[in-house]
Amino acid sequence: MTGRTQSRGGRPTMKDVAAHVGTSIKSVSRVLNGEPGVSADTTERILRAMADLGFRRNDLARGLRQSDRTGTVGLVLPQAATRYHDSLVRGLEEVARRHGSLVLTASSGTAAQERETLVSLCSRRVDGLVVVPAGTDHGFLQPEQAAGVPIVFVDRPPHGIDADLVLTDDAGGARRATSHLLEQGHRSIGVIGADAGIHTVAERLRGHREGLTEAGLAQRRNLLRPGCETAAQAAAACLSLFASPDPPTALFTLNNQCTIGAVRALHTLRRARSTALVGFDDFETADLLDPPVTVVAHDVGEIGRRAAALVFGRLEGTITGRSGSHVLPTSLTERGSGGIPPQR
Amino acid sequence: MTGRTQSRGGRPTMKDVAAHVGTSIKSVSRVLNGEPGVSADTTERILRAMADLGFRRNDLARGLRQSDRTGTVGLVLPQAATRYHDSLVRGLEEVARRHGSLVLTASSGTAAQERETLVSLCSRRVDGLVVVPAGTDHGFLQPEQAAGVPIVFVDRPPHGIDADLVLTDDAGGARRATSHLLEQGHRSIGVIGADAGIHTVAERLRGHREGLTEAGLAQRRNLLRPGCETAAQAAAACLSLFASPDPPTALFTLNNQCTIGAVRALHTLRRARSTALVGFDDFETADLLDPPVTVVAHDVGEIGRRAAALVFGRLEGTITGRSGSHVLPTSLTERGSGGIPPQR
DNA sequence: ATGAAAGCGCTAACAA
DNA sequence: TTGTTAGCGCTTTCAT
Repeated sequence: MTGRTQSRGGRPTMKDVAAHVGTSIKSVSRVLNGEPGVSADTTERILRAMADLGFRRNDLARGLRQSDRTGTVGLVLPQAATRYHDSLVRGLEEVARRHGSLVLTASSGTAAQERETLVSLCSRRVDGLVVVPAGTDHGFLQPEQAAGVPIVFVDRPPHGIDADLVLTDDAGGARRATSHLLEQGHRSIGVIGADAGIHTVAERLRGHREGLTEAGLAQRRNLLRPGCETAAQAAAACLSLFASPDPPTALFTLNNQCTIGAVRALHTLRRARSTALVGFDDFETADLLDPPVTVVAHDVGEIGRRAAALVFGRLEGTITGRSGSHVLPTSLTERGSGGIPPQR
Repeated sequence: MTGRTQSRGGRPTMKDVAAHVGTSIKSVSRVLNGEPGVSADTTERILRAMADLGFRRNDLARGLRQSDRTGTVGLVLPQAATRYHDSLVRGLEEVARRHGSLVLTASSGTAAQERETLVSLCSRRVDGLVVVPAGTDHGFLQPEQAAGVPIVFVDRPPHGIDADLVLTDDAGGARRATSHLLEQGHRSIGVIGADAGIHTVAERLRGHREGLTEAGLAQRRNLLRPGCETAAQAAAACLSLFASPDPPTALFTLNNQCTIGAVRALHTLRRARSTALVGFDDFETADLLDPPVTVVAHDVGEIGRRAAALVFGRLEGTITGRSGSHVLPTSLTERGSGGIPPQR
């Protein structure tokens, strides 16, 4: 007689614990949830049995019964952006932890993978969802929203669903970057960025155009290099810009991968010191490059905290009513590369 | 009459779908799981009802019944290391996706948070677990392991439990880095790293000592700067090394945060071009710094794939028997900073 | 202070 | 082809 009642290979259940102690399953439940009505002696023996058996409550079953909360929030990120989202994860976790919730991060990638991931998380009954959209339609999330799962989109607006939104002032930041370059006297600014179909990219391009217009200039198509998804593609785009008969005297790169690619190309061309550069998004070694890179920075951790605040606000009823958008500001961090004057 | 049977605020269940169609819940289940034995007509109507109602199967309940698999693998990372673990996540996900599993990433931080996170994931019945340990004791995971949850530790060995392990050849890489510097004629190598209590750090220090010993040198205490957890601390440590009466002619930094901090300090001291430097861990802009930074690199994606292979191998019974360790190789990526000769 | 019974949403086993 | 019953591990009544 070992006293072990648990089934083969499986894990001990409350029933096993109860049997082990010789009490009812309800007493075990009471101890587990800190409810009153169990004698000190019984409590003690139950706790001991749980430790001996290596009991761990099955939260799936628990959640099944008290069908309100699972204590988890899902975060879905497109693979591409992972690096940049470190701080976002941290910001979100910081708030979630205070609310006793666990953040489960999963990645999307393609639109299909995103949908699969989101549905999986919903099937696992996360209490809330924070999504950096990868796909183009999110209408399939309507049932969850209707069932009371708060969904917050970050970075770009969703389609097919009306939900809370945390954005960055992409256009404003881009306008600022552009003006900065124009102030140094540049009249020919090359732009390197990802696919213009992406909301952030479109907004940054729009801001850039606004900056040009303000100075009485027009956007020139041959200075535009969209569609760069990797640093390598950005580097190639940069080389092609300078291979043209009328190369730019300055560059504006629309995310940090593009910035890094451009710097790499400029080094190859030995033009790093003579070409002005402003990049959108800060990155860790921006101050160590030669010359140090001026960037449009934004507080990604704050985005995470705001998204979390929205999720838990809705969950706890502090926030009610229609969904809204929150736009967070950017700032220009001048480090040198943006201050280089035009050279012929 | 709207035809809606679902309970207030809750989500539609299979029962609701069945009622809506006027069939039994079992037929709904059959359609959902692609089992045969449902007429085309009924199938059609059930599918329509599911779409109309926005039905989503409750995987918690499903998992409760067929208590074998939940289709999820937990990944727990210490916050500090997030950046470096991008590729790890990707490697793991790549394999998991092929096995139809979703990777849920959560972060640890302190030992207490790590335990909480791990227990939470276990309570949610993940099928397997990949852990980059933060705490010092993992004996509390024994019940899960006994219940058949494969657990793989990455980067450093666990204590209090015997589990599969995927490591990097830290000592070998460090020895190689050290030899490289010695070959340039350096006899005084400053070492900047994180807390020596961390396994990887200890191993890298050991490898460094071996390299020195091989050349007939001894480790000098005053050249050692452990305990640097951030780039800023590493920078300060670097400054202190060069403020000593007998400064080193070369540096060996034990992770990329330390490398970045050291480069920053060397720039401040205008010593970047005259001090040899080899860093452990590669990082994105290493080739863009001045001079380009020589590093000990390793394939982090491969670590993720190996860990995943172990988890699914155990899960599917392809791998059986006692747990084992896997040590992955490193390589020296020479970019310039390591080739600088000693200067007086 | 303690327990028995019902039920959460689903699937497995067995009818019909 | 379809439905009925039982039960996964837990919590929630409601007794005792």
